[in-house]
Amino acid sequence: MQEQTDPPGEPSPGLVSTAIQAITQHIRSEGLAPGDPLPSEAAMTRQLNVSRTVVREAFRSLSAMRLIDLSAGRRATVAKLDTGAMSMVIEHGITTQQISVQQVYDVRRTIEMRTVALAALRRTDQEAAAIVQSARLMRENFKNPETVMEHDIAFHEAIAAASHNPVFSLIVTAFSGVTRRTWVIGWRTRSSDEDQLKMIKGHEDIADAILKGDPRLAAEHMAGHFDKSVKALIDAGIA
Amino acid sequence: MQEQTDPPGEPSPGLVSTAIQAITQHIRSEGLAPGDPLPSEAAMTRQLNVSRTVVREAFRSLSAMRLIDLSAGRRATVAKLDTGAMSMVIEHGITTQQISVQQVYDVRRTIEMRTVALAALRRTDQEAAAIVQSARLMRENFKNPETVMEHDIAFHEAIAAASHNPVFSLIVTAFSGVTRRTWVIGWRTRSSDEDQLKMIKGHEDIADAILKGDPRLAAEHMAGHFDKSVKALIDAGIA
DNA sequence: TCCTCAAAACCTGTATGACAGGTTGATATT
DNA sequence: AATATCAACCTGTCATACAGGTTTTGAGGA
Repeated sequence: MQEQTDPPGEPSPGLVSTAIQAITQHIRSEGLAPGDPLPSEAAMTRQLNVSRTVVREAFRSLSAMRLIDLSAGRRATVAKLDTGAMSMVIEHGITTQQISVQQVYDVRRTIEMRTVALAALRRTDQEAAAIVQSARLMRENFKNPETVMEHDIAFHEAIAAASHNPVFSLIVTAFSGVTRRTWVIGWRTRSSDEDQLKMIKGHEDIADAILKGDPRLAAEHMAGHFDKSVKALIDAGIA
Repeated sequence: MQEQTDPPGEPSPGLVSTAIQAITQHIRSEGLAPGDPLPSEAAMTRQLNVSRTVVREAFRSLSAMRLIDLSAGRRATVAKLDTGAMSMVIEHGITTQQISVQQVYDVRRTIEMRTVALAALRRTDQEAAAIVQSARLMRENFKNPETVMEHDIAFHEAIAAASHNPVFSLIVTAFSGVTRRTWVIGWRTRSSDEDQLKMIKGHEDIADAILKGDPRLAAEHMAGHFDKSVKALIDAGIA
């Protein structure tokens, strides 16, 4: 096969990259929305005049970035916005020591000062309830660090969701993986029950401010929360 | 082959995902740094007891996210932090209308208010020079929109770099693709030379503040810059 | 006519083998 | 000892095969 339809223009960055571009281009030009089906591998194979191997690797790559969803027997579909790829990139940066946990926290602080303010202004009653609920569950389970952590993460993600800007949600959620790996360290530096409950109180203050719709107060509490968290990490020797 | 070494624990999310995890796990457990080589496909094939097909698709996926670098004949290597995957995610969100340009600008504003302040505090002389240089090139080429845009983008990326937090750089750079697609729209709403030069002046003000090491002033100018940019986009009907 | 259900057609997941061409290191020649 | 050449290894791509899923279709029965 290979009847070379390629115009001898580019220095060919590999057939797979070309296929990836062709697929994303297809999504764009057809104006596909999440859930819409893509051409089958066989169709792509014919259209691009390459082997199924190449097309498959392209589909698989897009699936790894969560731009499309694959499932056996079914055609690939356009995916909803997902944080998968971003999380991987951040985690990669951390494990290869190209970025530090503290740097991530600085970015989180910057972003969440904003999400919390937006949440105070834009939250629906349901979103406010979810945020308050997460804070309450932190207190109720405060003897079980694992559970507290999960509600802590859910708390921050709920605030991001209430900002009504999915890009914020995307970024905040991408950082959750890092949080899962470092959270317990910060928790341990709060050795007494009193310290731990104080930290939970911080979350409740944030939730209250959002409930009251006071963006300035919410941002203030959030800043305090991050300052204490970062201090805890530094005390624990996380640079 | 397939001597099923798999313990019947998980519901098997597919061999490729497993392979991807094995590779990232390898990077983590071996403490690999950017540039370090990974096992060959053949080695991975033996270790995981799967076909080369599966291993290849895993490598290819990681390469698509720019976590590893592939090149013919050579073994795969751990990649430096790269914005490739994030850009793809953002672009996907835009083209599938899951996020709006304005939402991206709101995030950019939030982040760049911080990067510009950090840049004012932390920039090296060389970094300051690069920032000033970009602003100057905007003015010198102001008759050529394409060129102005590229220097504009370089300007913001240089500021992010001067923040000395690679996570900020990552995010700002990921947004550059969106900027490339919308920049000219904002430019056109500034119909007169005077308006266009005023916008360039805004960049010079930011550069000056960074040069002077005044974070508050720098942030103020950055806020003004974004407010005008967003207004221009809204005037042009970009919701 | 309409419903049910089973077979056919289509699709993806994985395995295998083959070969071209790039890269690297060892060997042999000078 | 420097260099040239070749062998071994590696990735890129292709072709084929088959095992399961999924959707479509159409035949037969209500």
